[in-house]
Amino acid sequence: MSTLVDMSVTNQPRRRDAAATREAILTSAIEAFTRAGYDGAGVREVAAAAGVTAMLVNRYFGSKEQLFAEAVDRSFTAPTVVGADPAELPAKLAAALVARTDPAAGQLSPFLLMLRSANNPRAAEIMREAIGRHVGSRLTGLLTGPDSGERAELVLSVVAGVWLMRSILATPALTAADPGQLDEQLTAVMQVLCRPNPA
Amino acid sequence: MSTLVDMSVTNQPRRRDAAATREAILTSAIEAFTRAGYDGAGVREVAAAAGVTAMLVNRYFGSKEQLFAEAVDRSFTAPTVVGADPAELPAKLAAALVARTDPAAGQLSPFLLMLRSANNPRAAEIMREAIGRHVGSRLTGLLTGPDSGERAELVLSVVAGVWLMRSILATPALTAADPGQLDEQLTAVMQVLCRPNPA
DNA sequence: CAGGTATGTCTACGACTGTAGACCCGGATT
DNA sequence: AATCCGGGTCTACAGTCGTAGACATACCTG
Repeated sequence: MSTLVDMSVTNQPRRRDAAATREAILTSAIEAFTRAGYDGAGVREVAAAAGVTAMLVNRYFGSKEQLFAEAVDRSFTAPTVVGADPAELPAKLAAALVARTDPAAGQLSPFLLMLRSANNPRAAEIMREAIGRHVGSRLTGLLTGPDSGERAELVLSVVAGVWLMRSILATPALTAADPGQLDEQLTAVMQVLCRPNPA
Repeated sequence: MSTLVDMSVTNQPRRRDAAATREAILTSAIEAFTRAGYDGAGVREVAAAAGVTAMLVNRYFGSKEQLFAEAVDRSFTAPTVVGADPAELPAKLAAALVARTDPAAGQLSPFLLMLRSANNPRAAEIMREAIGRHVGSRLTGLLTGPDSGERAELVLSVVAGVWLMRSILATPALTAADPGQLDEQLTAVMQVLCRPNPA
């Protein structure tokens, strides 16, 4: 392997470009934080994957905490499941959830980032704010009826829980389960949470 | 504060008793791992809270990893919600979940331990085995009909997800939500997952 | 009272962490 | 071609981590 840089296919040390370098660091940070969590990912590790030194990270982002905040914000901005038709929302949510929590799937999701960083109180605070800023409001708008905010966050709870059990813990029954069965169950759950009146 | 020991009301250094000391360490470990997760809790911290030195922890448990394994096992053994009557299971699950995830509640739960340690792959492995050994089989037995294992783990998913969003992230809508409303929604969700046939 | 053993402590090591300050150098401008 | 500044690196520090090995002490047994 190359001794200095290994950020891309070419071993060229990349032309000096502040914006591009910053972007490379941020991308690398999202990957590292998603894989190892806030505490588990080191600044040196993030920097190396971006082809720079650790100090440059702090020069661009101030501190690890601020880097994390930007990484979370970017990760949560990614368009998850925003099906337009409210009637098809439960089915779309369930289908996407089953597909993306497959243990063999490519791992890169704001929910994984959340779950892997939940142990750190400061990281939890940052993520709560990011949820309120992006996902929460967006999902709440798709739900009709009273208590839409509460039900939106319950939907997020179910999504996060399934991601934990199926993708991170890799629990046996959920790992071996038939995707069609899972989809059916989860669609029913989502329908309950998306309907206007609980009665 | 005392400089040497602070494990109890008395400052007496506790009579030498291997079993009692081991128990004190294990109790302290459960508390620390539940509060800070596997990576966040240090061996010295666990030892200090038990009134011993760090090395004694390794002498009794071999390593931090083995200590964690015993702590997880003990925490998951605690009788959670095992209502006898299957018909009342959804309601009891929902009620207990709402009560115990209250942000002001006393924090000590296997689910908190799980969520706060999920970032570490080795810890995840240990917890998966513990789930299969205790909770999984117990809950599966309470469910009737086909795919009871799969549905049992989906119930665990929902519980874990709500615990994350409400207790750890302290999301605004779930924090401010009326407990009665929450109970109603979650009971409906649990009923879906506990019924024999999904259709 | 003497001794031995289980119980607990002390010191230390090597590795890793986030980050502060000094330093270097490529590349467009004048 | 000389200059200058933004983009990057190097060295280092103070701290924490898990744990290995040698050492001290309290308690039960004779």
